[in-house]
Amino acid sequence: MTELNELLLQRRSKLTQIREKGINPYPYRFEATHRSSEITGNFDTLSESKEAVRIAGRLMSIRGHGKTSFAHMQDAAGRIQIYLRKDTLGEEPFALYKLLDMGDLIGVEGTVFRTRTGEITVEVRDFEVLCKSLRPLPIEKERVEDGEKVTFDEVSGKELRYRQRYVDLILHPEVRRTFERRTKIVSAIRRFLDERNFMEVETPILQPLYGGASARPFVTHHNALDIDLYLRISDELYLKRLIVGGYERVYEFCKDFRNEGMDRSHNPEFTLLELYQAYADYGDMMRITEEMVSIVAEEVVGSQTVDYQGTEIDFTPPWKRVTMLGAIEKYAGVTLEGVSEEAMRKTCAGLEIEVDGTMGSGKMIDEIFKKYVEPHLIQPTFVMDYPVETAPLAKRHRKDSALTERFEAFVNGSEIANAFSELNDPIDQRERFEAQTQLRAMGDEEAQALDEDFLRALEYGMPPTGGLGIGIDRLVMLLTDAPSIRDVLFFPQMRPE
RNA sequence: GGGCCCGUAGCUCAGCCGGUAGAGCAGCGGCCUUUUAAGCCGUUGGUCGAAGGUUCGAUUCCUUCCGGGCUCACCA
Repeated sequence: MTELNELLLQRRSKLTQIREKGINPYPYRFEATHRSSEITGNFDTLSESKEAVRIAGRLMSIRGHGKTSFAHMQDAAGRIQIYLRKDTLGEEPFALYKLLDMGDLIGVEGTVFRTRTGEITVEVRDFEVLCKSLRPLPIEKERVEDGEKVTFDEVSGKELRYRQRYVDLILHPEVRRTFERRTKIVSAIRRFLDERNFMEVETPILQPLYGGASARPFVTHHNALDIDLYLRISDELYLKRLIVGGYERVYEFCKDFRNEGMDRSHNPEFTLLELYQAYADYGDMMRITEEMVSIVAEEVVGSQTVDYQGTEIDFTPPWKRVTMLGAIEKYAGVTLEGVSEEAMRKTCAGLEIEVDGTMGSGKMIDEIFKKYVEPHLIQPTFVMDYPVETAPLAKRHRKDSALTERFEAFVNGSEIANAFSELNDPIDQRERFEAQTQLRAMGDEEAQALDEDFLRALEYGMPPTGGLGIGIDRLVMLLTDAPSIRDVLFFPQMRPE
């Protein structure tokens, strides 16, 4: 497996030859004067002044012509062609150049000109090896046909692209742009919240109890304390403790870990933005959600309307608001308000939804919703007022105590946000936890654990609070037109090779 | 976990109804001082994902396993 094939041996042999010339193939630094885009952008001045430019980058193509050669270098800003001549370079440097391969990192110095075919090019008068590459880069070629860029032999295998993201990034500028956009989205959100006096905080990733969501956790062990700890599935209970402590607006970009299946929209570790605002309710959270997402889209994409996999999605506020039961009535054609659990079982049977004995009415409503409503929620939609048993941390609805003031925002049939008027009645909270404990005793591994310290905090008094979670990965998918969560994570989880 | 599809050279792929493998690019050698999928001539390179089975003979057929993709289920 570690045996070197011919190509790797050839590169190592070239490495030796470079060393034999007394040249260090892994030197320490290089001072560039320009990035590739700055050369193409300032062509007129640079070509007139004949001023020397220095650029560093990776060799991405080489076309030798005997005593001359053309090549392309790639840096973070783009690509630029370089031109080398034996007569201007000299015998020895030209011989060194012959030992270079695609993928090598070099630094060049030269002057800027335009070739016969019109391409802006650096005529190299001196160059240095900055790093010899010992592994052949997959070769992709492209040509412009009728103004369209046609790529040949494109590395299309997802596996190589996910496992060796570095290769994917070297080869595909559009992949680099996706991740640059991800960073811009996060920055824009941070700016949005900071401007509104939210404070960014950090809370524990290793938690003695996992809470704030319904999911199975990853378990780890702390040796010194000799206790099991959980990688957080949410930071909700910690951020609320901070609200109790007197901070009125906090947020965290929270890396969460859930020990569940993986698919196009699920990775075991993912990023959730959670924010909490004192003296606010879920209505305020709806407004902040639609405002934030539309502003971010405008800043990052340049429009509040984006194309996602062929579907036009319009984030312009206000978003549609429907109640959960209202949406079910509309799309499933059944009325569930005030319906007994028994009657609901019959309804489910009629709707071809499998029901087992452990499912309460909340769970059944959820199932009907998933099957009949979610697929219709393409344009941004707030679904409000979930049954109390599905939201143990949300405050009861001010008009109907069987419901909670909870909403989820759906876009393109998938959830991107979840928010409540937070439950701050410590007695009700304890009862809800106890109901969860019963579910757990019945075998529901995802039921939430009773957190005494959190209850203690609530007993000191938490102001009325609105809380919001936004799935950052899914938002990035929407704003980068990415079909899979793996396309917006640098290093998605894979089975070990 | 179920279904469908895929795994052949560094990369992209071909290989029919079984007879132990081909192309382009890359590499290597040669020619070439404005090319751009550079070109021309020559050439190296493969445990055909792994293990079993059927067969005189398996890249090809069958089984299992490994890895991947899509999809359904599960899952906030």
